[in-house]
Amino acid sequence: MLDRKLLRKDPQIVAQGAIAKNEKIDINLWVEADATRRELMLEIENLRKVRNQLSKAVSQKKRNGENADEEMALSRETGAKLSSLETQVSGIDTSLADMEKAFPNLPDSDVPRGGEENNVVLSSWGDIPKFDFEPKPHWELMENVFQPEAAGRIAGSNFILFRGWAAKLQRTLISWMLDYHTKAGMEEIWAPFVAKPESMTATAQLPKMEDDMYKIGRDNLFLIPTGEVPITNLYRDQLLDESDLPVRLCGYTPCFRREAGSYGKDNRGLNRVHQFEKVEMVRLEHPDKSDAAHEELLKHASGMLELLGIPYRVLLLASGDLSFAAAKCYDIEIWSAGQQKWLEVSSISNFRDFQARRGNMKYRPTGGGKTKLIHTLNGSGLALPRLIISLVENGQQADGSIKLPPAIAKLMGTEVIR
RNA sequence: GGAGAGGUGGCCGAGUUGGUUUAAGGCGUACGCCUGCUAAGCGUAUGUAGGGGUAACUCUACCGAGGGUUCGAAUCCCUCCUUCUCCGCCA
Repeated sequence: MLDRKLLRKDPQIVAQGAIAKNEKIDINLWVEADATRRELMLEIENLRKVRNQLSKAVSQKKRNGENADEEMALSRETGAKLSSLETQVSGIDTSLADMEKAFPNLPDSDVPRGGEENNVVLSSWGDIPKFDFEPKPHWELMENVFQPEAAGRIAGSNFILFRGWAAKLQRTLISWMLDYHTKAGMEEIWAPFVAKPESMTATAQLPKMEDDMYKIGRDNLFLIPTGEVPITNLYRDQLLDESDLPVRLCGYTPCFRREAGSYGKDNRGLNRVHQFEKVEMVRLEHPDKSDAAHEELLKHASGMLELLGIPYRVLLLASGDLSFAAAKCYDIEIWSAGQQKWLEVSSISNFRDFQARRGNMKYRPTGGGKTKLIHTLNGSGLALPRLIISLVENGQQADGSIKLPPAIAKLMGTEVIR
């Protein structure tokens, strides 16, 4: 959520930010409701004051054995007026809260405006591999170990079933990536793969993304669409000391996405599926240091690709391509030799205090003083299916075998998969 | 799933025959004092959010969440969430 003070002071900035993100909001509705609410609250607080005084008087008279009927009658009258006003206010409160939850975070000023076409390629690394034969897509190279028909029989279309070396490769990569993060000082987290609505609201998957998530209605739970949800919510409603910052976490989770309406668009093979595995990095940071942390996460994530020898490029997303909660986001894309295109394998975002305000995540400054909202950031490190696509397609050889990068070959026990 | 016991300010913890507790006390923290060394002691301050005032200040709400009873609710009633103990079931 955004700061109410900002909404009152500069509603137009909020409205422009929403437009830049292609979100439709009616800021004027909010401004009016907020003004009405404050008027009513003034009245309510005065009435409460009167009632408090009357109650005190009743209390004293009764203790002295005096009659307090008059005060009690007055208080009853005050209470009646109060309850009608309070009903009005609680209605306004609900609609204010609903509106605020639907206001997107504002893009940073250095984020290019416009849609996807205005994303900026900031850098790239590695050489795009060349072949003296026609490179195949992964679904051909993995015919025996990636079986979508089997997954379809079990769970429906667009799920993954790996067997043999593909299953092992995925497990190995998860473990290798987690080790890479923990060696850099992150704490590994194993968290629930379901979350309740409050958690989904804190990280801002709700209300906007509800239709894209799997819901377990009977228990009022959602399957997590990303590890960001449980790992960030580890600190929901928590007060940290300034000296606890930064908090650096990582963890493996599956990610469940309904991908409603996305059929037919780049979804062949492993490109887009309903359940994929991901290692996620989460960071809670001091507000003054979140920009530096954002750069650091980007460098850290792309470092993995350099160890694996996978060519990648870094995009700075334009405002219209930013997620609801992000203020700024870098995407890392890796090269898919079999499909001759870039695949998004990591999204690294700074949410500033947007999630912290929703989830009540604060710190107490060293030396005392008012508690302040922390900044949250996260980034994939990395998403498995597309990483596997790239390893397999970029490492393919003329005979259909796949050469593994040394770091992974050691763990897999072979340099070449045949 | 069944039975029982809890959920109070950063932490611990009083307060349940409803009314000077509109939250005692302790710890922690901050500042100061004292003391010949980062020990002990003393003093003062210290929850969150919102409103009003130039300001000293003041008002209101919040005792897991939401409803209810009442002139008045941390305290009584209901629903839900959550933690613990025992039983049942189960990998």
